[in-house]
Amino acid sequence: MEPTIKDVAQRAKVSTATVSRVLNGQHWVAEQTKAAVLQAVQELNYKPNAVARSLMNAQTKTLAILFPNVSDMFSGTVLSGIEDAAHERGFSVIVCKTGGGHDRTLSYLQLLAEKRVDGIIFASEVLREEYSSFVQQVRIPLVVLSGESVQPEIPTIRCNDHQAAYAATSYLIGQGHEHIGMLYGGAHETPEQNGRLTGFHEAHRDHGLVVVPEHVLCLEGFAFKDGQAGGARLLHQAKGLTAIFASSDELALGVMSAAYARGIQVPSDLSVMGFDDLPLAEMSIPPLTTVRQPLYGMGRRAATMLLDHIQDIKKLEGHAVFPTTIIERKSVRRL
Amino acid sequence: MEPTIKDVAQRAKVSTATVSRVLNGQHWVAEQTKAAVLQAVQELNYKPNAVARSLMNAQTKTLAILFPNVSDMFSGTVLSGIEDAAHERGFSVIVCKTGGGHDRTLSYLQLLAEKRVDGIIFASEVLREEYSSFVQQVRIPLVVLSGESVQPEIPTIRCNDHQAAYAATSYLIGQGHEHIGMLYGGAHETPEQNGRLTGFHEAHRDHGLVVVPEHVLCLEGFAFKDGQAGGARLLHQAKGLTAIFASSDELALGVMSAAYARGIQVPSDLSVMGFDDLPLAEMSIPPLTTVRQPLYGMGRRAATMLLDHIQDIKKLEGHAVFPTTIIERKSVRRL
DNA sequence: CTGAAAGCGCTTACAG
DNA sequence: CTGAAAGCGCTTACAG
Repeated sequence: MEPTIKDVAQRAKVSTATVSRVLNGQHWVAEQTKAAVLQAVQELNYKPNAVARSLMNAQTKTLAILFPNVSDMFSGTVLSGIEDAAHERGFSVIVCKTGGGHDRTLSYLQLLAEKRVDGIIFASEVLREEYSSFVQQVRIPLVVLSGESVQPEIPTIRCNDHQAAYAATSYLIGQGHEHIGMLYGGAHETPEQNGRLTGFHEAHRDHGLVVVPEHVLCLEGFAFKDGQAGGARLLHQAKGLTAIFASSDELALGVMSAAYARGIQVPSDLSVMGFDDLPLAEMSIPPLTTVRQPLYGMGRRAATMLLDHIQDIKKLEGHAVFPTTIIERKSVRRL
Repeated sequence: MEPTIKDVAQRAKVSTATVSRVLNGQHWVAEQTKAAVLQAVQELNYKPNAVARSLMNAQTKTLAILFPNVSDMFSGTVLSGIEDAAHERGFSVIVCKTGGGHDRTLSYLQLLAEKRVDGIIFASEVLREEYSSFVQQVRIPLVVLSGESVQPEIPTIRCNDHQAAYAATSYLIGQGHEHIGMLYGGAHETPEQNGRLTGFHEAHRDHGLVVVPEHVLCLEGFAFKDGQAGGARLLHQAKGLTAIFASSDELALGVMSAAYARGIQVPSDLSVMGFDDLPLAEMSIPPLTTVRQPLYGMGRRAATMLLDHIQDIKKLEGHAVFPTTIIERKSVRRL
């Protein structure tokens, strides 16, 4: 069996209370006793049992993150930021893949509640009322990352989608494009809620351009396949397009793939612009011009907000909105 | 405060032992009492405290996975498999990003030991003697995934790299290529240990071809940047190459990017073949011909091996080697 | 500075 | 079928 604090105490000829004190290093302990304890710890190769400790101080030092999917680079980059921030403060992170499924999401929430995680980050799905009330009821701090929270009192980390799409569209228009197609994912929202779509429209309006309804397509998701299918449809039904703005990088790559399949050259025949700036944006040929969301930083921030709250440094509230930048690469041509 | 088992017992007018029994459902409990308990659970909205439970049965129902990096698709796909398998059996998974760093790896191992995780999956790094002896000493079941374990007694999940590279190279040769370059990542191993390299060589030998030393390049890592730099060097120093075999998909995309930058067309001027078959392999232009490793399945298997051991279904031992397949897409041209 | 004791929220023999 | 009691491995007032 693993040695316990009792074994250490015995060997060091002190009480378990003292061992605990030197290990947690708050109270004063005489140098001598301290040394004796440390030596016993060494000799026995004692590792404190964090679960017993958690039971006492009602803190598990673990955060959980819920993703619809975990194998795309979006999740990966966000997770990377979360993980770094958590690790710096001695926390672990549990990742949960909900598949966007209702039941699975709920079953995770139940599990996390039982495991008494100290905080939850809900990423990239709609935070249904049912979820948030569950979490509220078990009193676990919650932050929504880059998804729509229906309730304004729940802290949120995001970019200003509307503004970002406005800037991207204006950029395209500035490059001389007047016939721009749009592909957006988000079957869960109404068009008015979709900032990337409204930004697209407003930019047109402000530049005295009209959006042809057939030029914009609402897709199921944000994945490559969606972009491929959507791109093909758009290329077919909307002749005369000189550019397509896709609301994710994967979608944009899908469009490029669809164009490639029909012998349409990017950017000479068609300009393509993405959204996110995932690592794959610079791997594509031609490298993708896109809107950068600081995903790593957003992940860090989500974790930090939770951690600051847990460690009583700062109240959990407010909405962090991150700035977005246009990354010019090679997929957009100046007309 | 959250209701405890005591509150439930009181309200249902039974002992905590009984509550525990109905919640864990082993012993017989009279239907009546059972109903009363369940109702109390409902009314109080009681959620069992998993940490207290863990303390009793010395099981945390959590697995940990160590990756050097978490934002690439390799990790993402593997993680996806692990997560699914774990979730099906009621386990959670903690992910740790070591950055390949020695100290950070050790600090994670220490943390995981204290948290008493039930199993560890070590992915894609060299399992140093120091790590494995640490883990052995704290008696946490360990599986190495797709990395080199120095010690044969530690269970391992992998593909047969040598055989896969042999097949890939033979495929290229079969397509009429005789001047093939090779890019491999793995500064940590000797060339003889690198199966992908030895397979490349053996295929040449068996086909009566010689490998020109300048045609093969050892890179620091497996990332896009490495491939870009390596590809550029190779294209520069090795004239007359008709194909390049890269030991990862990212590396292959890097090569394609380097080729593109010099106006070399893939596959008409140069064929490129990758390794892994990550999602991005089919997103590239042209879509990448590559060697498929069943990463998702390998992740599942790693978790399942651990879980079977933990739940006493099967002893933890042996090495699972997964089959590899060549996925023909558009980046290789028949000469 | 240090120890005895209670308690965190469960589970599990042991009786009955 | 059910309860009283001990115990899992820690931490933390409370005394001294």
